[in-house]
Amino acid sequence: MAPRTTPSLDPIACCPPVRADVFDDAQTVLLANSFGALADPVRLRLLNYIAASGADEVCACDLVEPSGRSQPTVSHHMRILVDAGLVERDKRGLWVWYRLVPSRLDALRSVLG
Amino acid sequence: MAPRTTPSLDPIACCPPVRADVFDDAQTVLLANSFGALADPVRLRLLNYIAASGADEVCACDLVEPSGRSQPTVSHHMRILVDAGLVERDKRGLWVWYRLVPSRLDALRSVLG
DNA sequence: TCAACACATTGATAAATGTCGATGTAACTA
DNA sequence: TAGTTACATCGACATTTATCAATGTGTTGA
Repeated sequence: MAPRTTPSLDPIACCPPVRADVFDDAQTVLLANSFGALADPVRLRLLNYIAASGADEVCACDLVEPSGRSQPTVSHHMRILVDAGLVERDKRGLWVWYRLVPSRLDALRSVLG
Repeated sequence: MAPRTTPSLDPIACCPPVRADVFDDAQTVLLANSFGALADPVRLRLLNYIAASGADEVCACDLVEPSGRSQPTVSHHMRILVDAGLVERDKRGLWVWYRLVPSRLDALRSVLG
């Protein structure tokens, strides 16, 4: 016997999380990639460190020590964050400065609500 | 010469994303794990499918075909979503019903803003 | 009691990921 | 021009992950 299958739509249902509309394939892969950028403790700490700095830019040289990882590893993680569009990189002279991209973070947030 | 290091805090700075307060280690690992549950296209589709169904519960038997994956693979992904606390499992008779956990999704959302 | 069904678990495998030491590259400085 | 510095890239390795076929488990109904 078949189960009571997916109940009929409630036309008044309001704003269920993870979006009521259906994602297309490209959108889904892109979103998964963005969340993947957040799916590592080191990267979350890096993002959090930038956000908590109170500044809108943080020098790469200030990220290595608090992350507890080697310089190449931090560079690797920052590249993933930049590629995901969550962070912008700005090289000035010898130093690289990173800043958050609030619009991208907002976009991800809106997917969850 | 040292770079102009992280600028001084702006006391009026309002609501930077990724939380202005600093995460502790356990919190960070937990968050990374939760985002990891969202970091796969198949799982995003599964979540999206439940959300877009308009119902608050969806039968596991209705998830296999639209996911394009085998039954064991869907079971595996749903387990990851349940373990992350994003979805609740309810077995009734032969069938398993899944529903979203909005509070957990809200919690993740709040981390991004 | 037993067959059928829905879902979970296991075992295996290929692919992706995090990590670091070594090295490369570009920019400043003397 | 040569040396130094900041960051990126490479190569290697161990770990994790996604996937499916085969099998296990528990529930229903005859």
